[in-house]
Amino acid sequence: MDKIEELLTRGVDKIYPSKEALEELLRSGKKLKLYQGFDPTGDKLHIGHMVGLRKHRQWQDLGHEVIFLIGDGTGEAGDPTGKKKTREKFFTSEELRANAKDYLTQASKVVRFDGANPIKIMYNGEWLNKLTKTEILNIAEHFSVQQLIERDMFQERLKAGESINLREFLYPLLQAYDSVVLEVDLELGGSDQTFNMLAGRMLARAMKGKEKLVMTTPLLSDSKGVKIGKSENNVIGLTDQAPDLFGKIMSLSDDVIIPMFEYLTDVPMAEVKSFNLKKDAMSLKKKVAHLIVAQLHDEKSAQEAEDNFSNTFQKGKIPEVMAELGGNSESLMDILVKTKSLSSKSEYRRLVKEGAVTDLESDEKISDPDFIPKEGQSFKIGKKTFIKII
RNA sequence: GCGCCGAUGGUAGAGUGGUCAAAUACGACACGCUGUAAACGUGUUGCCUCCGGGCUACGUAGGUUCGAAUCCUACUCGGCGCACCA
Repeated sequence: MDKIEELLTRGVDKIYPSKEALEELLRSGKKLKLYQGFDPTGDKLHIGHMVGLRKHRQWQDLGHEVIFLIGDGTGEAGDPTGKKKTREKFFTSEELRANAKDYLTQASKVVRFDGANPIKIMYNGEWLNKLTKTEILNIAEHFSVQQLIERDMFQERLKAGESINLREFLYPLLQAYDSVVLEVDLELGGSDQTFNMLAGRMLARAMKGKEKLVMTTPLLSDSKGVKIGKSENNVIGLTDQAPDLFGKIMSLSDDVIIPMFEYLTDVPMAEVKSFNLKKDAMSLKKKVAHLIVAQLHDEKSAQEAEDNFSNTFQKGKIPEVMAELGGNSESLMDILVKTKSLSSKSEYRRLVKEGAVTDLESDEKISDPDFIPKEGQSFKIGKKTFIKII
């Protein structure tokens, strides 16, 4: 499989209008200009974003002109994609700008903003915030209500009597206009963005006579269709600490092991196909976790994280590194609540009652809620949290 | 503008004067079994507690009542319908 074939197939969901069309373009040696937009709505970039960012990186490494577009303009409109209800909170341009900075730091774990052929950073607020009434109307002219309302999500809302706010309804127009301004040859995005991206394809042709292709990347989700990496309490952030990252990946469903190999590592596809998931699920998952951590940190951290994982969770040893909390002969309950390790005393009482708090030295469960720990003692709370009193 | 309807815990969604910190489901957490997977079982899931109980919560502000998530008034937000086409 050569680089172009890999670019076109690995970690790719669909290509519009067709894979062949794009392949022909690439084989001709033409350097393309492409972009992917990210609305900085505050959520951290997570492992799901990594699929697209890696694709970004591939394009970059092949010498194409790649733009990382910060959607501070589109973000204000509020992307309705995947939303069952009208968004209640819309972001202000100030909030969006502030979030954008974090995005770049996080994205830089995967893509290069410096060196040879660096990725360009642009902000669509630059042009979207300056649109005049006439320009907006000229854009709107190219869309019909029927086209926009056709989307499943809107149909569902209509059926359910949920509102469709005009503000979010217009979102695709703004995103589409990015393609017009940037005059890109291709847009890259998650498969959930297909509609918005195709709106851009249509608009670029209508307003500029430009043929913009679209490449979508698959969403990382398990067999139940639950998206991986951003469930509320367990966001797998790109900037998470190595041991944490490793652990979170290990707790993912087996269903995503193979997809992770395909989308998030460079292990040759032939090898990925030879994996026996049933037999080696555990070791494969460790391997993929290791490879991902190594990308986001480095090989050494990945090895340490893996060792730490094996020792702690497989051999039952006490982990070498754990959160250190200061206590001045206060009760364990007070220390944990004070340091925000737990959200309330009630929660701690519950955990004690459930036998979830263990003294690591004696390996005995704490049963007295008012227990006062000594300096140097360490404890396990629940399955995953380890703390040491200093 | 007029009319009708709605607003409940992380989510969905019951509850229409006391037995309501609020059914149920999902989610989350813990324990057990395990591979920090899945499936399954059990329990927990507002805050504080001297474990007796106390406090705060059902859009916001008032009111009625011994007692309100439940009734009344005003307000805010939202949905639907009518008004145009006739």
